[in-house]
Amino acid sequence: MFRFFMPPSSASRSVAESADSMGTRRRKRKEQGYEAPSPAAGKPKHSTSKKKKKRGLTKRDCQSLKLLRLTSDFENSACQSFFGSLMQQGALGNFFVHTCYDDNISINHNFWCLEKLGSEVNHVKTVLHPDLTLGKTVEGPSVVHVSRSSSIEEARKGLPIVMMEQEIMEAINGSSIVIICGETGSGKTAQVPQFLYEAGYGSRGTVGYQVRHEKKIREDCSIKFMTDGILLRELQSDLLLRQYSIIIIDEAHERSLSTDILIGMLSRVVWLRQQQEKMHAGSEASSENALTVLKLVLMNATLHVEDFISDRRLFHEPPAVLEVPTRQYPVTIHFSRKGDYGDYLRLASKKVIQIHRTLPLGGKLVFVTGKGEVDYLCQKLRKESQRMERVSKDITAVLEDNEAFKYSGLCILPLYAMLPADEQLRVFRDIPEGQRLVVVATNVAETSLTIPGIKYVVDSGREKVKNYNHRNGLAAYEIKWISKASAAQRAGRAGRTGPGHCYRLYSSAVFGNVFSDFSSPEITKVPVTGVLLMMKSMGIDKVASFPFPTPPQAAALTEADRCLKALEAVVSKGRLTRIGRAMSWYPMSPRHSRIALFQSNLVFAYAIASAAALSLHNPFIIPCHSRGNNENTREELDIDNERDGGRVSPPLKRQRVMGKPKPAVEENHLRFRNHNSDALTVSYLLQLHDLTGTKVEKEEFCRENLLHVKTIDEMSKLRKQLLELIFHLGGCDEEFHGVMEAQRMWNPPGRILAQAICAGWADRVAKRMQGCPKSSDKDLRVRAARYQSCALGETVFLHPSSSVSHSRPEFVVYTELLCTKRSYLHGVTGVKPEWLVKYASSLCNFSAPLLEPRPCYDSLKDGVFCWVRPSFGPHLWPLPLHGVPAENDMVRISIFACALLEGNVLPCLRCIMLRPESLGQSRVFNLLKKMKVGNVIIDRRAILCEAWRKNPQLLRSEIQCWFQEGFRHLFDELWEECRRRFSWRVSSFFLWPRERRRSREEKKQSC
DNA sequence: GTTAGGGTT
Repeated sequence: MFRFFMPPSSASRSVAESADSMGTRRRKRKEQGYEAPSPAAGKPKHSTSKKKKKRGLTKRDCQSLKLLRLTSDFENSACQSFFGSLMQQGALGNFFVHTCYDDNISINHNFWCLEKLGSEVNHVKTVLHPDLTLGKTVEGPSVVHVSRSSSIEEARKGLPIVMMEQEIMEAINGSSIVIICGETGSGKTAQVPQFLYEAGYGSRGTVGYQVRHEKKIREDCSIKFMTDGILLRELQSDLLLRQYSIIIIDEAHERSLSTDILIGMLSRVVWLRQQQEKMHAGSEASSENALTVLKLVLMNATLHVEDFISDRRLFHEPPAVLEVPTRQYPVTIHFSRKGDYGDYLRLASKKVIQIHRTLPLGGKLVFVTGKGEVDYLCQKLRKESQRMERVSKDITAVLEDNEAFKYSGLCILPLYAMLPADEQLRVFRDIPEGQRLVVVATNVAETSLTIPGIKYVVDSGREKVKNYNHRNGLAAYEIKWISKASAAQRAGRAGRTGPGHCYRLYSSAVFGNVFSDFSSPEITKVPVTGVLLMMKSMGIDKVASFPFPTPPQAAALTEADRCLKALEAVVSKGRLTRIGRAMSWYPMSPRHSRIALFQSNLVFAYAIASAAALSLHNPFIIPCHSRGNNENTREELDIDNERDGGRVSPPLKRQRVMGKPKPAVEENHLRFRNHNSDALTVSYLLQLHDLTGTKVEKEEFCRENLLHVKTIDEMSKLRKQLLELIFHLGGCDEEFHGVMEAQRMWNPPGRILAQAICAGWADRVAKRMQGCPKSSDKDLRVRAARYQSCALGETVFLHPSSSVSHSRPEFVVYTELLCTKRSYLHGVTGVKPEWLVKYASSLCNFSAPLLEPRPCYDSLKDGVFCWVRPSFGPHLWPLPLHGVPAENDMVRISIFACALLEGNVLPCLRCIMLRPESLGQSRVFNLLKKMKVGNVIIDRRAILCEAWRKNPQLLRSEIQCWFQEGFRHLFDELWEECRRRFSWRVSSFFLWPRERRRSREEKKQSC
C-alpha cells in the first residue's frame, strides 16, 4: 500500500480555507479582483463550521476539521478524496479540486501518457509502483492520466512549481532524500503530492488523516495526512515504517521538536529500507514481505537547509536540494529611522493611525508579543479611533457632506492563541460596513493562521519566548528581538493577496546587526526528557551520537538523564526499567506517565485524572481587576451584539469583558480547592466538568467559573484518551465501567495520589524556609510562603493562586518554577519527607548505619534493618530516619536471633525478654554460631523455613535452653506447632494482631 | 496577593 505522509501544514491556510468554505470570504476575493469558483458549490454543506466555532483554533484543530470535511466530501472516490485533501492548499488548490470533481479524473495504471498543461505530452515517468497490499510489483512505469479544464490549466500555469514538475520528480526518483525549498505561496504543498500522485504513488485507495483525538483511516487508505507527533508514535512500534513508501515532511523549516527528531530517525529508516531492499533483491524469495525503498521529501519555506545537509552523520549522501521560485506579491519594507524604540506600542498605534489616514484601503496586521500588549494596544487604538471619529463628525458638520473629511472607523480585533474560539473567528467574519480591519496579534498570526485581506503589516520586531534553564529548572518569559526569517515571514503576510507594505518599528541597522538569521530550533530550548525516554524505548542508547539536525544542549541531556533516573525509568547504566518502558508508551511527559503508572485499580483512574490535569496549563483564568474605561467596554459589547446577533446574554458578555468581581471568583475557585495539591484541585475541577452534560453546558460551566475552555477541553480529551488506552486496549471493559462508576462519587485517595505525584516530580522539590531570611527590602513585604527549591540557591515563593498557599506544607513538589514578578512555584503538591526517600532515592544522601536507634527485625518485610539518617538534594535537607537492610552479617544474625527469641519472628516461640546482661552468656554465642550453616546465613524467616525443611531439629536445643526448666516439658509440643505453622504459610504467623501490636510496642520502647 | 509566545503525542 502506498501511503504518503504529510504532516498537515500550517493552519494558516486551513483557517483561511475553512472560512472560505463558509462563504465568508467572497468579499475579500472580490477585492482581490477575481472570483474563485466555489469548491463546495452544489455539494452538501458540512457542519464542521459550527463545530469550529465552539472549539479553539489551534493548529491541530484546524487540520482536523479541514481534513474531516475534505475526506467526507470526497470519500466515494479515492482520487477525489485525495484531491479533496489538497483543497487546503489555497486558492489554486481550490481550482484544481473543483475541476477534478466535475471532470472525472481517470486513473489508469500502466498508462504511458500524461497530459500536461493542455499541450503536448511528453512526460513519461518511470516510477515503480510497489503495491504492498498486493505484495507484488506492478511491471513497467505507471502514470496517472489527469485531464483538467482550461481554467485550471491557466491557473496552474501561474504557479512556478508546475514548471518544475519534471525536475522535482526526477530528483525524487533519483534520490532517496529530496529537499524542496519554496517560500509561502510557491504552491509546493499543493502541487508536490499531485506530482507524486500522477506518477503513480498512492493512486489506489482512499485518503485518510490522523491527528490527536481524531482518526479517519479506512482499510484501503493509501494516502495519509497526519501530524508529526503521530508519525513519531508510529515509528515507535514500527521502526521500518513498513506501511509507507514516501514520506513528505512539510514546513520542515519550522523546526518543531517532533519534526527534528523525525528527520533524524527517518534518515536511518531510509538507510535501513535500502538495506532491506538490497537483501530481498538478491534472493529469490517471495516478494510477499519485500520492502521497497523509502523516499523522504522535506519541504522547507526558507533556503536555510544547512542543518539538514552539512552534517554527514544525518544524510550520508547529500540530499538533492531544489529551489522553487515564489509566487508572492511584492511587499515594500519600510524601516524606522531610529534604531530601537522602547515604547513600540505607542509607535505601533501611531503607525496604524497614520496608515489609516493616508494610505489606500486594506487590512492592517500588527505584531506584538503577548495578550497584555494585544489588549493594551486594542484599547489604545479604540480610544484614538473614537477621538478621530468625533473630530471628523465636527468637521463634516461644518463642511457638510464633504466626503474627503468623512472618517471611517477602525474595526480593531485582538488575536492570540488563548482567545476563545468565537472571538478568534471574528477576524474572518465580515466587518461592519464602512469600517476597516485592524488585527492586533501575537505570533499566532505569523505561523499558525493567515488573516485574509491584509495589505499592511506593522511589525514591532519583538516576540515573547519562554526560556528554560536546564540546570535549575527556572523558566521565564522574555521579550526578545525576532529573527530575520521571522521578520520576513511577518512581512510576507502583507503580500498574500496583492502588493503590500510592511512597516518595521526598528531600523535597518538593528535588523542587520542585531537580528539573528534564524530562530533557534525548539529542541535547543525545551526539556528533552520525553525525547530521551522515547529514544531509549526504541533501542537508541547513545543519544549523544544521534544525528539530530541540531543537537539538544549537553545540559539538557544531562538534566533529562537525571530526571529519568529520579523517576525510576532508567537504571544507573542508562538501561530502561520495566516502568520506564511502560512510561514510554503514554502520550504524555514522562513525569505524568509516572504518576499514571503509580498504582493499579481505582487509584489508577484518579492518578490519570491528576496526570491529565498537570499535563496542560493551569485552567484558572486570573481575572483582571482593573476598572478599565467604560466607554471601551461599552464599545466592545456593541460590536459583540452586532456580530453574534445577541445570542450570548448581555450579563455573560459583560462578565467576559470585564471579569467577575474578585470575591465571587475567589469563592468559586475555593469550591474546587484541595488544600494539599494543585493537581487534585484541577482534577476535581476536571471531574465536575466531565460530569456536566452537553458541550454547551460545559462551556457555560467554564464561563461561570472563569476557566479556559480550550484548556479544560483538551484536558478532558487527554483523560479520556488515557483511560481508553489503559482499559480498552487491555480488554478490561468491565473494570473500566466499574472504575468510572466508582469515580463518579469522586473520593480520591489524596494521600496515595500525592505520593504518585511525588513519584512523578521527585526531582522538583522545595522545602519551606524557617525563620524567613529576607534577601532584599522588597522581600520584607511579601507575605507569600518562602521556600527553598532543591534546584536553586535563592528563595522562591508559593504562587498566591496555588491551592496550598494557605496550608504551606513543609515539603512540596512543583511542576514549574516560573520567574515573573518573583520566582514562583506552580503546580504544587504537599509531600511527606519520608516519601522523598521512597520515590527520589537517587537524590538522597544517606549516613552510615546508626548504632542508635539500634537495628531491628521487621516482621512484615521479613528482614533486618538498620537506621540511617537521610538528607535530600544539594541543600542536604534532613529527612526522618530511614531503615535500610543491614549489610553486616553479624548484625543481621544477632538481631534476627534476638527477634526469634522475643517472638517477633514466630509469636509462639516467645520465650524471653532479653536483657542486656544476657548478651555475655554462652547460650547466646551457641545460638549465633548455629545460625550460620555453611554459607547460608539465617537472618530471615524465609531462610529459616527453608533450613527447617532440610533439618527439622536445627536450632532446637539452642532455643530450648532459653526456656525455664519448669516449662521444658511443654517445649516439644511447642516446637512441633511452630514448625507446622512454618510449613503452612510463612505469612500466617503474623495474622495474630494482638501479638503483633505488642511486639511493635516493645520495639518502640527499645528504640 | 498574581502569568501565560506558539506547537504536539
